[in-house]
Amino acid sequence: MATTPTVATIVAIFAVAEGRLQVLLVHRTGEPEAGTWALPGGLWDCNESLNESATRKLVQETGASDVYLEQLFTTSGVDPSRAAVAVAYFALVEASAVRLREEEAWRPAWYAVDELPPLAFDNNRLIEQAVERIRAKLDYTNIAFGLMPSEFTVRELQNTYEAILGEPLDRRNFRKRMISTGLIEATGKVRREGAHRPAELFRFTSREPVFL
Amino acid sequence: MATTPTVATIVAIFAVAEGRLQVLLVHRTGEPEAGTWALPGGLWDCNESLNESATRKLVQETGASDVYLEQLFTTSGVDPSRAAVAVAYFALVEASAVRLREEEAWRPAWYAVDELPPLAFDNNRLIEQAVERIRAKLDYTNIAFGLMPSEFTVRELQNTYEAILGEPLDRRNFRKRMISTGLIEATGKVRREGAHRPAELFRFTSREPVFL
DNA sequence: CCAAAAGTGTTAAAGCTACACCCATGG
DNA sequence: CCATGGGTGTAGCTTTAACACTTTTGG
Repeated sequence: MATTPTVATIVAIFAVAEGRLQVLLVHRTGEPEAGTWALPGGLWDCNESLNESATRKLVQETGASDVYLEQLFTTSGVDPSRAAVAVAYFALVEASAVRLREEEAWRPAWYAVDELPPLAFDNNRLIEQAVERIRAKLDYTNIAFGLMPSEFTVRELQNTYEAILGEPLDRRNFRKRMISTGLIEATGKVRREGAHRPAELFRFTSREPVFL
Repeated sequence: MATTPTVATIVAIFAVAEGRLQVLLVHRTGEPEAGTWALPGGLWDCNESLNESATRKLVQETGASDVYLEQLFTTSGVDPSRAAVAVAYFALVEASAVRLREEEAWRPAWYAVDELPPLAFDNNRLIEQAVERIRAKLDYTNIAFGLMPSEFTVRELQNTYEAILGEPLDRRNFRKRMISTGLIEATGKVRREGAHRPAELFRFTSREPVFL
């Protein structure tokens, strides 16, 4: 092995669309593992912090801002031909605010996390661990704010939770908990749509990470 | 900055002694920050995985085996003179099984986590975050097995918990929870000491990490 | 007036907290 | 027999889970 290691950042970018939790994949053009799907990432250029590097990757791919970004873990030896360290992150973005790059040769695309193709390196395992962490944190943090627009109905928020957890929740208990924890608050506005009672609009009381 | 980054591993090694949670510090002899206290660590030599590197550091300092070791996070730019990445770990060891290196110039020593001197780099913050994580995980994992001998009384285990949490716990509720979660089980043996009823000895049902 | 989604309260079960007395031993 | 720490059960409270009807609107 070389004695000058390379450092890369990898970002697993998640969004909820079509009622399912999806992750952004790109088609690798360079070696190694050219031709397979993988998580977006690249070499750290040493002129920015690791967090900045991950944020930059995220913005490049999605154009998203006001996003939840968290470090997952760091692995070594992903690439057997040289000494390498990969710092993995995950991010939660609002699907409707994303504009994928279309001009790129590596065609970014969303994949539902429960129907992934075999990915480069250990990216499948990485995504599994990220999903596990997101599910756990849904319970006791406001992590979901990254996935939602600034105003939303309780039903829309519940749909997001159900997509991530993969199981239905009770509407009454869900509303009660969300409001009583203080994570969300009513805006006073309503949204009329369709032939039924209008829904109240809510917002997160904080768009900074909060723990309960 | 240089374009060939260095990668270091840092290990915060914890033990409970004298009823308090302690962390192992070494006295830095080299630049930068020579003369200050810091967490043990060193450059990654690219011929082992990061986990192996951290484990090796741990064994060098303590001689401990059968230890709980977990990655905390990775930071960049700890050392302003060159591009650097530091991968931080924490470990929980049994105080009585540790033999500190005495011949070394940098004199390793235990410090109670609530009475730390100012440390090199951002080591104070790192330790704070490690302690936070350990406290949280005490509740829903068997993480404490790393701190205990293979057999112990319920009271000894409770003393360890109280040292980490920094608050007293109810004896009856503690015993009930520990046994009912299945994390510990009676060995059938007792320990006689002093003029009172002998204490039953317990062991962890698993010495691999378990989540509840 | 009908269909469709929004909004709301109560009850039972489980889990957690607080608390006081008897037990086994060594001296 | 006495001092010391070890071991045990219960009652109140809080939290969670399950569940059905009324409201508001558009067509």
